[in-house]
Amino acid sequence: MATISKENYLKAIYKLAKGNGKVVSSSELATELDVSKAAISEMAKKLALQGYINYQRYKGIKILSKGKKVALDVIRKHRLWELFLVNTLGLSWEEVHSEAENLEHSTTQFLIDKIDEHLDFPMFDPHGEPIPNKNGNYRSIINDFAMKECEVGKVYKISRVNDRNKELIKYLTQINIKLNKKIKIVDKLRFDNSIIIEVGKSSHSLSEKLVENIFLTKVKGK
Amino acid sequence: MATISKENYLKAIYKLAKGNGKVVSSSELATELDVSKAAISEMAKKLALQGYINYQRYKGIKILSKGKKVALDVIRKHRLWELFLVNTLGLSWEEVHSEAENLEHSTTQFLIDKIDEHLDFPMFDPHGEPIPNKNGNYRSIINDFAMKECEVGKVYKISRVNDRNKELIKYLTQINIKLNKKIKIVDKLRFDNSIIIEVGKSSHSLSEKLVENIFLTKVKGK
DNA sequence: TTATAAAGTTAAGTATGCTTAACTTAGTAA
DNA sequence: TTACTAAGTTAAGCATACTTAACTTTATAA
Repeated sequence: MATISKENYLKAIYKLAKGNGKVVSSSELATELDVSKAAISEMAKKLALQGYINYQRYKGIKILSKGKKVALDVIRKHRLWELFLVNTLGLSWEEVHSEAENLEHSTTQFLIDKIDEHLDFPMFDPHGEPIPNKNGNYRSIINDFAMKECEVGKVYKISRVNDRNKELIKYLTQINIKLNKKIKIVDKLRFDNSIIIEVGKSSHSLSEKLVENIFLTKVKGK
Repeated sequence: MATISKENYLKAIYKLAKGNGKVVSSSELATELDVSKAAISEMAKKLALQGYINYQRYKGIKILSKGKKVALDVIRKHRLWELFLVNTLGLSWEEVHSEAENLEHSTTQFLIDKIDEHLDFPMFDPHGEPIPNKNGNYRSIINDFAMKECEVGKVYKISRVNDRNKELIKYLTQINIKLNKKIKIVDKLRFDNSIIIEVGKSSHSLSEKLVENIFLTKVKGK
């Protein structure tokens, strides 16, 4: 079995490869995991030896099906825990990421399947991320795009939010933005890449950093 | 913060000392944790250095208040998880020990307090073990005794069962024994230390090994 | 009192997973 | 084509937590 560290490496590699077979560099992985590049080289050798990834010195990392399986398993656990903590224990959506980050490595297949069943096999976690099923297949196709691609004057739905930034999510809650909430794009400012939106009757300016963490879907006929 | 390993050492020391200041030997601790005696000597030095225990070479281990605090915290997490898994997810009482054994080390103070609240501050876990509160105080006095102390002809209530033996608990369920169930002692056999009991209309023979894992309370007027 | 067995410790070695420092390779700008 | 910089690797070292083997201490029975 993969250790906690290996699970985190594979999760990060999978994330950086964006689900497809993209090659991941040592540098970006080091940044993602907040470890030295030396640690990456070392771990890459081990993961390759154990058949989780393809790795050639100076050529980057490609995840293999064995590694993908582990990554999706951990992602599944993470997202089911997040939803469970929100739905069953009433935690708020900004509180659950860090808790799930711990629990995902301490949960058996048996237990996570029980949680999945308890939640009635949900499709999305509290931040709009799709939840893989038992076999590592996503239960839905995400058809959203980065907020910076939006057009002024149009109305969109918030489909997904990056769960890693607690402060960001807290702020969104404060200005009354939830998942699936409709927002209108009032303006896009070129000089700082901020976006002015309208939510209900109030308008807000979202900084570039904020915008980078938000994803939208189109609303029919708008 | 204490590592997972240290948490397990302190939990085991606390358990073997039976909650009081009893000195724990390296051998019994090694047996309990299933590691070599050498590992105990090494770890004892570190735990002593960090103020969790009192340790003098060849003289055994005494837990200190700092260590007791960690032990009770882990025990609290373990027992609350057990009850939560039974009550909320519907796992059976023999399934929860091993799950809780993992989760207890991956749970923040914040989360366990939420679980405690969700369960309405319970007094006992599914095996009859008392649950420490936030401050490490037990919420009830356990007034039970080992089953081998029982008297023939009397009626008792099952108050507590060792959660570590899955097979044992499964068997008890099979013969319709639950927590708080009344049983009558029919006979105690000297040659193998087994005990014959009556549950409802059927009678069963419990082996010595089984008996060692069961605790009873007196039933008024019987 | 002493021999001896049981209990406990130390030392050396292993595996994991990290660090910094020194070095190598790859890619790019002049 | 070279010189330089960024990216990546290796080597040495550290902390944790374990092992086995050799040794020491303690307790006890003759």
